[in-house]
Amino acid sequence: MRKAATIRDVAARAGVSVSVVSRVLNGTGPVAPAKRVQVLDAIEALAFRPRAAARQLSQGHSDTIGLLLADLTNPFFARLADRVVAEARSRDLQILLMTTQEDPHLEGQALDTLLDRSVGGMIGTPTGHNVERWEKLSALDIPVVFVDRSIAELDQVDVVSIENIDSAATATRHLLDRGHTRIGIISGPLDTTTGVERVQGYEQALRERGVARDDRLVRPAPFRGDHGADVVAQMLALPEPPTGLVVANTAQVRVVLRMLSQARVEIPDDLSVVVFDDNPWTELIRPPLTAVRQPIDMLALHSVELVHARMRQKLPPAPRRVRVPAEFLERASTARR
Amino acid sequence: MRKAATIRDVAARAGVSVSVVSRVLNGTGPVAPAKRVQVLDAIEALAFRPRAAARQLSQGHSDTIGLLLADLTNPFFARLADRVVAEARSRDLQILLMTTQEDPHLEGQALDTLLDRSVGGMIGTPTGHNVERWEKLSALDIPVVFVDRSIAELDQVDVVSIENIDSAATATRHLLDRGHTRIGIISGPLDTTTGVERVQGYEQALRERGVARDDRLVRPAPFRGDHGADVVAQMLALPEPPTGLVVANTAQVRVVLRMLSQARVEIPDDLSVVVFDDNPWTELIRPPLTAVRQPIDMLALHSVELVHARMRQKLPPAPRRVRVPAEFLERASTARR
DNA sequence: TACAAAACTGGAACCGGTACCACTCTATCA
DNA sequence: TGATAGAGTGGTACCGGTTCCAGTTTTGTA
Repeated sequence: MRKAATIRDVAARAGVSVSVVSRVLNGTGPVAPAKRVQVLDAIEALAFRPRAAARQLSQGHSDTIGLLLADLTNPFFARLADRVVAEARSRDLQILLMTTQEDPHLEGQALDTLLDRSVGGMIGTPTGHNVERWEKLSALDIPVVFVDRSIAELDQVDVVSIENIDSAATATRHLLDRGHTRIGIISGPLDTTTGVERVQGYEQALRERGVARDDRLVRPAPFRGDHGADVVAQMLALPEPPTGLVVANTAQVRVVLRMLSQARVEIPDDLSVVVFDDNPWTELIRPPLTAVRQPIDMLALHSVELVHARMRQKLPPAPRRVRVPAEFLERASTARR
Repeated sequence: MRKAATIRDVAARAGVSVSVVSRVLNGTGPVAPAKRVQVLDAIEALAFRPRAAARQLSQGHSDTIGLLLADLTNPFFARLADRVVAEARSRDLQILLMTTQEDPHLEGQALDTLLDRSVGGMIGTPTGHNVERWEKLSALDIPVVFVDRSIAELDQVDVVSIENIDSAATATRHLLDRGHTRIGIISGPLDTTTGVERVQGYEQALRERGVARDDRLVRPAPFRGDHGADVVAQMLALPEPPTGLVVANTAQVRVVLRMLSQARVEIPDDLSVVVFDDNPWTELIRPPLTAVRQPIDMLALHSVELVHARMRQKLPPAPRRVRVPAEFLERASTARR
């Protein structure tokens, strides 16, 4: 097996210097039309492909984006990854994939690795910890975009997410409109922005209608594990159990539904349920679920677009906060009380 | 912002040569204990992290594995990606993610890119095309492992998959045992190994029981699109429609179920259904689905282990074919005829 | 026709590691 | 006591691109 051709082989074959070949490759300087053709022919003939590592070494940065997601087992993140990969390809960017499994320690390791690779940019769903390391990435001029969630302390970082407050308020109003006043909400952890904001939206809707907030009906659950199921069970065991439920923690939707099914809680007769995130399986569940659909393709599009623009320094330094509206889908899991 | 430290900075600070630092870093040669400590201290003090690109350039290969999956929207591949990422991390390998969307053209582009990046290895679910490019990777001594599916012509490539024939035979026998003789099967395209093998298993089970094969009940469907639904509809419109159905095409399970639900076909009363691949949502569907569960963690483990071993040239050249057994889960979607 | 500006070209340093090789210094053994 | 193996060390070429800069040619304009 012959060794792969290098830029010097191409230069020799085309009868020009490596500088010219490089300029043809990148369009970074003038090249006479005739020589350009010779170079292109030589590239073709030798099947030359520039080594990414060499370019990266001399330029100091790469066209690879680190994608740090919580958990690919969650269909929301899986579909997000799918779209991000597609958007990246259309911009000739590569995706280095890592997962945190919602574990700050793993997240820390992943961030270190990403630094070594001198990725050109980062898209991530932060666990909420490792603030110093995220800061360090930014300090090294590596563009970072948070998607879905963010970290409040890091207000210099770009964020792309859905309108969490509005969406939660809409979901809650939907239940209020149907006569429910005892409405439970399972949110993400309150040290994540999605957790906090969705609870805010919920509270806002209650306030609008003059319904008092009951602490026992507002419960966060971690993203990992089955804790959400326990929390719902506790709510249902209250003297005055809720008749409506908002599951605002995407990762807990499945376990909550499983628990309700096992406990023979009839939806929507015993309990009206709205879930966050609509995935292709929700419509196969009986009854089909009323859901807040997150526009995943928009989240992916904006995230990639944003890192890409920052990588090319096409954007003023001020941090961007992109908020895309989510769609509310009424199906059969919610009913008049 | 100060520039990041290089190996020469470390050498200077520790009062040694770069060779010594490199040896400390990689354990590639002897270093006096005292100097080792000095070097380690300097690394610590300067927060030095070796640049991956530089190492890759001089070594000619990288510790990055290209992961080329069909489609992250399919929970099977998403969970596979999740496990592959985890296995890779525990071996200090990185994952460069790409998707083919089942499109040979996109797959071709992705393979080209992977070549440029001089990835150290590849794990992929081939579309069945681009044979020359896969061969080229192998010819360049880049270890390739096919997972889930493979390409028959490329018999020199390692493969990790489930026991497709057995699994399909088991699923079919399960229906035969319950008195079904008109059994339909929706397989993957017949130019994929999973498609062919699962049909073989189906036929084998029929033969064992002396049931004649009816061509109209053996239908492949592409992985993309909703074609599987049409095919099932056609089967059900036959003069003698099937009473049992094996959906052996993971990607079509969802659309088939949706169609059955819309057509008000009662499962299992009108039709007993066995599906390939069990994902966390299948048990939430009414009725819970009888399924062939693919041991995704094993598929991931073996794939990564295999590329890793090949990357370190720890394996004899003969191609490995790892076949892991799949589990059969009886639930409520199949019943006696 | 003369001369400045623009287009074009190639040499070579550089990015940050790895690894080969030559050399020094001990320790061991006959 | 001298030969010798082997640990320990540093110098430096090399990997394959990019880019700066100085030098040459072409073009445009007065």
